[in-house]
Amino acid sequence: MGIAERKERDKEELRERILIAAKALFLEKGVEKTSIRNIADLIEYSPGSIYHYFKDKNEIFHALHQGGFQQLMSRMEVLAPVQNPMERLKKMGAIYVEFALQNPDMYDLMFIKEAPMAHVSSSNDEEWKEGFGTFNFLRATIKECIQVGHFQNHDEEALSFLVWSTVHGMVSLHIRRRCEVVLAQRQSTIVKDGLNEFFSILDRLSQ
Amino acid sequence: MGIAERKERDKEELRERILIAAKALFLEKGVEKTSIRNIADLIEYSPGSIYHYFKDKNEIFHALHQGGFQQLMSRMEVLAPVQNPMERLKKMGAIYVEFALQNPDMYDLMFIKEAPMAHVSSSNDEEWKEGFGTFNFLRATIKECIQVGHFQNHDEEALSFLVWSTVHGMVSLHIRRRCEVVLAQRQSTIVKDGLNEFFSILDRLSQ
DNA sequence: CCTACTAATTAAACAGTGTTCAATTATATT
DNA sequence: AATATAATTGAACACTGTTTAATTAGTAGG
Repeated sequence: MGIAERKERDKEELRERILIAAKALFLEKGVEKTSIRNIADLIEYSPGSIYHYFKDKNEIFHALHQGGFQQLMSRMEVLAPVQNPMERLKKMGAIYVEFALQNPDMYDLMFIKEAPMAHVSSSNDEEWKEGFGTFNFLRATIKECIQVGHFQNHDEEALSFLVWSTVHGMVSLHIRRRCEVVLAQRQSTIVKDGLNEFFSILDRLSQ
Repeated sequence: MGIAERKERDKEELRERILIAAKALFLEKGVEKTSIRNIADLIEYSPGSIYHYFKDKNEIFHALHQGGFQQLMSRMEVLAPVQNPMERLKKMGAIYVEFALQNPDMYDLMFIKEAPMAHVSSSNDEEWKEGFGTFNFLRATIKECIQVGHFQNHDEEALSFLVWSTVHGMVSLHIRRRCEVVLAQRQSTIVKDGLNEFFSILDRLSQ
């Protein structure tokens, strides 16, 4: 009975090879400019065979961005010992921005690009909904902040979304090159500066 | 000498017809799915002739989004009589979000899509830099707020960027369908709710 | 060992894309 | 009317994602 299992492993291995090739190409050229034929060339298979492992191109990149969520989530683990929720909230923001700036293409895929699964019955995409533990983590932290007395009269859900939007807005404007409107001498540091402004606003709100 | 001028007008007119066709198709199908051949079909010219009026596809959509900036800017005109800068700031945010939600495809083109001019010497794109008067308007309003005593110890430039990022973040997460992570029953109103949270934070900061 | 059967792989084709270019048509100037 | 200039075209190029029929490889049963 070991044969079927070995075949299973082989199949899984090739699937992984496709993903690795796709990731390498996408980090180098972006999603749009990475073609099925490019990937096929790299792993020395024919273009058609890729369709035995993935339904279409979207599925490849959807599989890829899952890895991104795990990366981001694992970065958040250092926050576990931080007791003060306000402190934790700020550090979360810093980690989020740092991840985005260090992995702009992956961030782009995860949060900016048109969702690969938009056309599918979006309820199908349970991984995104449930799997996006980072937002749940953010919500839980905000909840704690409220319980401790900060953000009085604020709504947990809406405030969580607002905080997420703030950091997402900064990094996505940066990644998509919309920061040219800020003063030239500030452009290189504007995301960091903006984040610090955000922190000092949080500080002012929490006293 | 009227002939040369008439030809000039004719040329300008066809250029305009291309833009109108492109806009119609793009609002209906999006940029990626609007092809040069589609546009050519609509105006009943050959695909090749379009290249006598625009360098490439990017230039068409770059020309289109200029119109979007004018639209957005003209919406801001109602703010001129608002004396209180804090009041004006909030209304600016509301107008910005409203514009984005009412014209998601145009907003996408203007602020989310990969900048069409990224590869060109970006200094070439003076329209974007100078022409984006909305950010200058925001900066001026923030400056007034600071002068009046709000946002003490804050940096004008960074704070302007932060405020822009906040509204941009909310609408772009919404437009690019990343709001599925928020509670299902809140999804339809989350941008509005987030904006209100933002307003109440501004209120708390300005006293 | 040979035959079946299944699964993996392929080349070729389809319909589309942005873009270029030589040839053609239309227009205006002399 | 002939010439120069500009606009327009169809065809071609090199791509794209995807499908499919045919081929090859690998396994299971007799």
